[in-house]
Amino acid sequence: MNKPSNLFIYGKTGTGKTVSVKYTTNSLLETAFKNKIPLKVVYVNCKLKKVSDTEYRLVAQLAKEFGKMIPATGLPTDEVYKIFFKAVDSKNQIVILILDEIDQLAKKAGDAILYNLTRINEELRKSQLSIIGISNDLVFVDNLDPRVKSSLSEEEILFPPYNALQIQDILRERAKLAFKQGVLSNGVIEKCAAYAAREHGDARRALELLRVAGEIAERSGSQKVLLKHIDLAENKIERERILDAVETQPKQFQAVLYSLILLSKGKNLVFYTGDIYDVYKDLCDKINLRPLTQRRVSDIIGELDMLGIINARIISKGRYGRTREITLSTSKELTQKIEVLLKTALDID
DNA sequence: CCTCCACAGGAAGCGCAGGAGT
DNA sequence: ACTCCTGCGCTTCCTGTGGAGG
Repeated sequence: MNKPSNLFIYGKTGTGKTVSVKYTTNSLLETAFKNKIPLKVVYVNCKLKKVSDTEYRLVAQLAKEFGKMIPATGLPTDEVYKIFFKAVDSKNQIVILILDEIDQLAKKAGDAILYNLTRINEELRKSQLSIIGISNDLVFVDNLDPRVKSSLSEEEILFPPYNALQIQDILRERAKLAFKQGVLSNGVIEKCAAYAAREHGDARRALELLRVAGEIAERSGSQKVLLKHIDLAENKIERERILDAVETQPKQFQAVLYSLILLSKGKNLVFYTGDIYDVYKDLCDKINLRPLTQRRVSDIIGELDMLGIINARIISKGRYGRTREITLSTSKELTQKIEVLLKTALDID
């Protein structure tokens, strides 16, 4: 029983990394089962908030996969490590640990975790542990602690992004199963692929786009999926993403966003952090919300920017200081919908 | 060339929630 | 009941800075 190498996989989103790994490990599990080799595969997505985006939660999640329940908080971290370690080493087995979106984890919680994990392997007596790291960030591995780097990337695989032609192939495969022949009008596949290729070759996006376009065509009573349905689909996907994001934000985030919407009713379209903060403070007064400091609001603006709800970029107004230049990134209709949504959420009027 | 604005954004740390052990 | 641990949102205090106006 040779110790399997650690493996590092990187490539942009939607290039099939996760699917490939899952497929491979599944067939590995089958072979192992046939030959009575004790193999366990654990898959963890490090990006999922509230599950495993900190050291404690990751290890707790891992332990959970081995049937050990760990509370969300309360234990010292090294205690959790011990529980996990014991669970792995409790019997003869090979364990494959898949850490998806590992770059997110290291960015948020530091690479000490990865070092600890790779070291566990050396201390295991009975079992063997092999780590598969999946990263969307291509340069991520270069910024790692050299010790982690050498042990984690014993083997490396790069998934290049799909180009438009490859996405077309994928879409055609899927279209055969999902659509009756001739339903897709000319150029629909090509257009979907082109959209997705522009988004760094994300095949998942392309498939979703095609699916939603199909739904829209069906609902509008069209016999065929037309090019315009793709535009509508892209619009719809984006709109729903934003509305969903807005609705699930905490109250303070919603208040900051609402302040920006209030400002945008004037004739200006571009605002600065200070403008928003002033309006925000007034708003807090009105709706009985404890105002946060400008420092915090500044972070919130940054996070709203990350969500794509607003655009914020740092500019310098020379003598008049350095600040963020902020605009709404949504269309008029969408902004109105958001406004209505926020009014209910914040209990205004 | 220097100054100085209006913030950006890093660092430390606080208070709370929630859980374990004793 | 009490101590010890963690995560999380937040405050406080701080240093850094691009470029218009002097």
